[in-house]
Amino acid sequence: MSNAAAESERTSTGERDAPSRGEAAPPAHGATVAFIVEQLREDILTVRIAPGSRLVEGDLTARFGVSRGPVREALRRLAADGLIDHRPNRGALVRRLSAREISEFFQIRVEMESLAARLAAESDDVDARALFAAAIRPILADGPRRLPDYLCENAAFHEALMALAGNRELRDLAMRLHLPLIMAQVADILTPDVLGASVREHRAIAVAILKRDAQGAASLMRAHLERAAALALKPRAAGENSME
Amino acid sequence: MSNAAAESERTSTGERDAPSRGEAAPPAHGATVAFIVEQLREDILTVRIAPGSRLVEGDLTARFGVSRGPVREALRRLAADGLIDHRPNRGALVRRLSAREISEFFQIRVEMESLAARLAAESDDVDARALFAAAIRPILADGPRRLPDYLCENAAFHEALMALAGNRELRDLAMRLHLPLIMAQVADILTPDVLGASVREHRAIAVAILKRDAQGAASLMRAHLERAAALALKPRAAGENSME
DNA sequence: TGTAGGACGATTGTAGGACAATATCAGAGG
DNA sequence: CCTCTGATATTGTCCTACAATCGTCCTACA
Repeated sequence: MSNAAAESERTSTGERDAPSRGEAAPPAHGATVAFIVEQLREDILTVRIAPGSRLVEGDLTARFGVSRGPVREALRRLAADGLIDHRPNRGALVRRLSAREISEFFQIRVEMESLAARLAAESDDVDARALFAAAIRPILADGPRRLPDYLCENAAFHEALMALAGNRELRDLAMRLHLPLIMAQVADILTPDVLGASVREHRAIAVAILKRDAQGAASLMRAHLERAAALALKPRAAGENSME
Repeated sequence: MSNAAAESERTSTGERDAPSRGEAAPPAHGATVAFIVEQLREDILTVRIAPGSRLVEGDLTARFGVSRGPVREALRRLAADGLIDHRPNRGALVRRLSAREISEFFQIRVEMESLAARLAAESDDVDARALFAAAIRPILADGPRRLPDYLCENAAFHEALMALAGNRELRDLAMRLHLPLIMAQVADILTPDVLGASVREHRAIAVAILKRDAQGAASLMRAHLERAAALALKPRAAGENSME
């Protein structure tokens, strides 16, 4: 903590942002909460803030130079998204997913994503199909990936898939399945060959979708995620941070 | 959670306006927000507050006799649950589900609930099975239902199902699918025969689960929800409050 | 008369300080 | 060594004030 400072003054009518460092000052009126949420989300998903850490309101007000109101609202929002745990009178902790939770999320995700794959394959929206094709172009490229590239591609793939599927609520709900969080917490198992295999599976799914093979797309997706689940759970089962 | 009463006055510095009517005073410290959320949720789900109504912070502070802080937090929470729409600088509206949204929710729900049915049927947890059997007993009874009874039974059925399925995250996620909200907004189509059919379907699903027939339970559930979706969407498509 | 622009009111967004309630932790006492 | 009690840290809530924004209405001008 203690990196406060950042904001010596931002008051009244004067300009309120001296982006100085670390944290750019929150943008104009009405976006403060969103800004804080975004910053914290970043920090959590990149594990800049470790799972299990406490998020103390006082520290955050100092860090962002805002009052407790927006901070509290931001925390509620993160809690609603499932990124933090909020215990009454005890504050917020960065969520740490147990093996059980990861397993449950994958179980759900299998269904949601294979539904999305089916819907995407069945879509008749030519524009959306074109966008999808464009969005997955990077995935079709061969060659090895670095981890950040892969994470980015992966997110883009799922995003494009959801867009083509055309079910907005499904997209929103899928966000709550914490794929990025899981990724961050099991990043250690993402070895180059695992990445390669995953990319190839994505490619196969994409092809099936473009061929309008709903059945194939759905089952490829199912297989893909079941494999991913097995991977994500294997090392944890053999004893690291699955205590509690 | 002892309810209400308990607190006629709680400030040492002086009584705070004694709202005393309509709403019982919020319970002890730390539960104010939860109390407000619960009240409003009730009001929304029973359509005491019509979909599309504005929820003005000032009105709510007056109604509940609390300050804007808890009210705002309660609104955020309802927004996170999807019960209200929150537009920046413009306040909150009670959410009105469009036909499209209802359709999308059902599409998702089909997958989630049939997954749950499958998991429930496959469960080996004897205690949980016993609890399930007990919970669905009312559903096995014959005879016609009144609407409120049905709604209650229905909620209990889905709850018991989720409990037996044993995937907590699935349970949480299913809550976000707004079944009660949908029910409330299409209550007009729940005629006695529709209710009867629905109860019979529930019964069939329950039997399949108790017989450990995963395949059957899942497909019965799928059929059940697809039928429900068709029903929920039929009258709206033909023009009532689907405008805007 | 019709429209553009500005004044005004209503409401939300945020600040900041105050206090009560609760959890946590450490030290005193058995 | 264990238990109880106090100090401390943190959250939950209230309050007041003000800035920013949205909507509306009203007026001025073409």
